[in-house]
Amino acid sequence: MSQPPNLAAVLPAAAAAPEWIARLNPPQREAVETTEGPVLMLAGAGTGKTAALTARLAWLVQSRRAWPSEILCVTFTNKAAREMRERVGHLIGPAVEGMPWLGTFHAIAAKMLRRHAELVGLQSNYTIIDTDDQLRLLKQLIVAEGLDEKRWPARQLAGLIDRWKNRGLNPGDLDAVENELYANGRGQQFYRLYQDRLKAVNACDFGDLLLHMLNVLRGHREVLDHYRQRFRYIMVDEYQDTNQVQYLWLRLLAQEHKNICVVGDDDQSIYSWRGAEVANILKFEKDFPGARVIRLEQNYRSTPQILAAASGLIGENSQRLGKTLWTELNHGDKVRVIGVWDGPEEARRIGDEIERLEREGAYLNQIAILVRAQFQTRELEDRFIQIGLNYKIVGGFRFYERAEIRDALAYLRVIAQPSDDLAFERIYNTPKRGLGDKALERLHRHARGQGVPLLRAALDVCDTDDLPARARNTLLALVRDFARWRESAATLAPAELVRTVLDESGYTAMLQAERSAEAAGRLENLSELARAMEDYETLGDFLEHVSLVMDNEAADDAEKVTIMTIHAAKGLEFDQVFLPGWEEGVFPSQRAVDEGGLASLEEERRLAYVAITRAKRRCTILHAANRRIYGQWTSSIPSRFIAEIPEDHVESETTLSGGASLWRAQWSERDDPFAHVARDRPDRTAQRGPGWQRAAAGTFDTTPRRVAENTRSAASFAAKPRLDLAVGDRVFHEKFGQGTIAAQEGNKLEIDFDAAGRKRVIDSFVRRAD
DNA sequence: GCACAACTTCTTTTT
DNA sequence: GAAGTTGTGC
Repeated sequence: MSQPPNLAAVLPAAAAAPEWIARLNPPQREAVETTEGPVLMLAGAGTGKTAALTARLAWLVQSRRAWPSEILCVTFTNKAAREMRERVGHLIGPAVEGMPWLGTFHAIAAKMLRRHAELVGLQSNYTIIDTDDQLRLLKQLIVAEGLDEKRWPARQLAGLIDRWKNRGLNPGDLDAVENELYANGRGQQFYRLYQDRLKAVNACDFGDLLLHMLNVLRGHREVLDHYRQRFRYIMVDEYQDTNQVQYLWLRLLAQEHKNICVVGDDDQSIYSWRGAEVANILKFEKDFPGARVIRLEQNYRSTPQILAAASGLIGENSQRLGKTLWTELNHGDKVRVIGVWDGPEEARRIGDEIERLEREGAYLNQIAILVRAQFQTRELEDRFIQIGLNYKIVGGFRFYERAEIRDALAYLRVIAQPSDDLAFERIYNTPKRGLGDKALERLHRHARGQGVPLLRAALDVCDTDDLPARARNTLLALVRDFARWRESAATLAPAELVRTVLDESGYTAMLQAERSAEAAGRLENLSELARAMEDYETLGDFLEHVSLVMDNEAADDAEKVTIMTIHAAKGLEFDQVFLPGWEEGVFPSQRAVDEGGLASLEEERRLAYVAITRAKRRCTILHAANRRIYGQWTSSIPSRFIAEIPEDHVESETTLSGGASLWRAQWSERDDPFAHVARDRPDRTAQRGPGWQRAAAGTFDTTPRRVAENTRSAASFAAKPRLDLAVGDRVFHEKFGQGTIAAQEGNKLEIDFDAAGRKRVIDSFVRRAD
């Protein structure tokens, strides 16, 4: 809906404060009513900061201090933006529907940059590339410059560039130290190469959205002035998670009216790895002199037990502003800590608990399992499928990150933007058309020589005899296909277009030919994509949406348990929260302990704090003595965070009979296929007790024990044939099942498998069938 | 150019 | 344990 011509006409009289302000507690009300000047809202977990922020936004509009289009309101996630839009709508009706500047930093930056693209050397229809494209591009550059990709991984370079961008640094701004960080002093060179390449294909990455826009604001006074005047009020949610560029942005924009209100909680700063600087919130008062500081400390979410547990834990951190949360809620249950034998038992236990809760009448929607890292979801998922428990995994493999979806999008991107070389490369041989590296190399050479995009180069090369006739024909057909689809795009709805393209390109046929369950799923995803596209008028609209809003939250009202990472859970709440994997090495993560020093350990602790404070009524922490990590059994000790929760608010239990004293591993060689490894190395044997006692005593050795190492070195030994096998013997192979040996040559066997046919296999992968 | 098997490496966390 | 990379044989 477009903005109403006269706001006053559609809003109720603005005289008295509405009842939704009267309902707030005093500090909240103060935050809402202090509309002028800088405001810092320090809001602890569960203190109703979203309610305050929403009310403030609504009040600004309703009291006619500003038009919706004059308020810049930045949230951390798309979800939060959606929610706020909705809630403001509830308060003051549809007048806000036009709020154009409510969104994430990235979404807002992208929108601005469309208008000013030419100022940074882009066209306004630039593409936003994802990490996949980014890595491919960097890899190309690295290889082209003759660097060893193993020694200087693209990932590392991507990480560095990201960090620089988060800090607002352009290639020219790097100092010698930064420059040294990649390929012996070639950091700057590669950063610059990458930026040039992006411009050449009219694209930018996530970091660019903010950095380019910062460059525009810095370098073009008239643009800066325009936005400064426009944004009479600025509001920022999750301020503790803003990074340097975002900070610089805000500082520039807020200078005119100085009506900036930021909300945050230093104890919930968990994104420093993405460049977030807690310092931003700590120095707000310095940046904006005369700022009103308002503390929200009444917690409406959790029981006193949960609150006390979380507060005690976070109290171990040294770097914090400090605050005292309190609540009027009733006592509640202590935080439960459950020790189990291994990962699968942990999953089983959680499943059992949830089933019990369900029988007691709990809503599955009010139960969440929060994990430190994605890989932990797997065991839970396995178990829940087995017992038929409804669950959903939030985050994780996101819809738009699936290969088939990316392929489809790549087709669409080339149609929308023929100079999108990255997209073209992705699909020019998918489905297989017999075009390989050789042909691509030719195209690249021509493209570089002539300064044209690959698609154009393809057309040109087809006029020469640079390529074999076969490749030429396929290539020409592909180029023509794109020309045709491009024409259709003008008339066809996006959803229709994608169906046409998938059919005509042979992509659908490729999947149909595969006839596997997986392929069927992919086809299903592609129709889902087409369905999602029906909401968009133009291809451009859709592509913009996809690159900025990677989540595809299908409206699903079914009762489900939620599984997600703690990061993803920030800002959410649940009656029942399960926190598995509280072991040294998992949580806190090994990386954090090894690399980041105290700062990074404290961030882990804040993460633990966020996790516990998601719980409204009950919080259950679990830790396992043994877990498979990277496919290897590893034994571990309980997380130090468990010991840091004040004893009075915890009740512990272990499922091992005999309690904690029996925690020492009691493997037999039958249970433990790697026992011989330990036996051969006495030093390891000593380490095999997971150290429950050490943990209890508070002395932590934080290195998880590798129970087994070198388990698959067999194949790399000398190629002597195995004497226990001969032609005609029946054998078993993990992947191919039963078979008969047809030939033996050194350590290589040729085997006729009953199900899989004839294969060549290394003998160490095979055992005698009985 | 492609398919297949073996080998290597790896995991935080997200816009 | 999976995904990606390398090496080999058609």
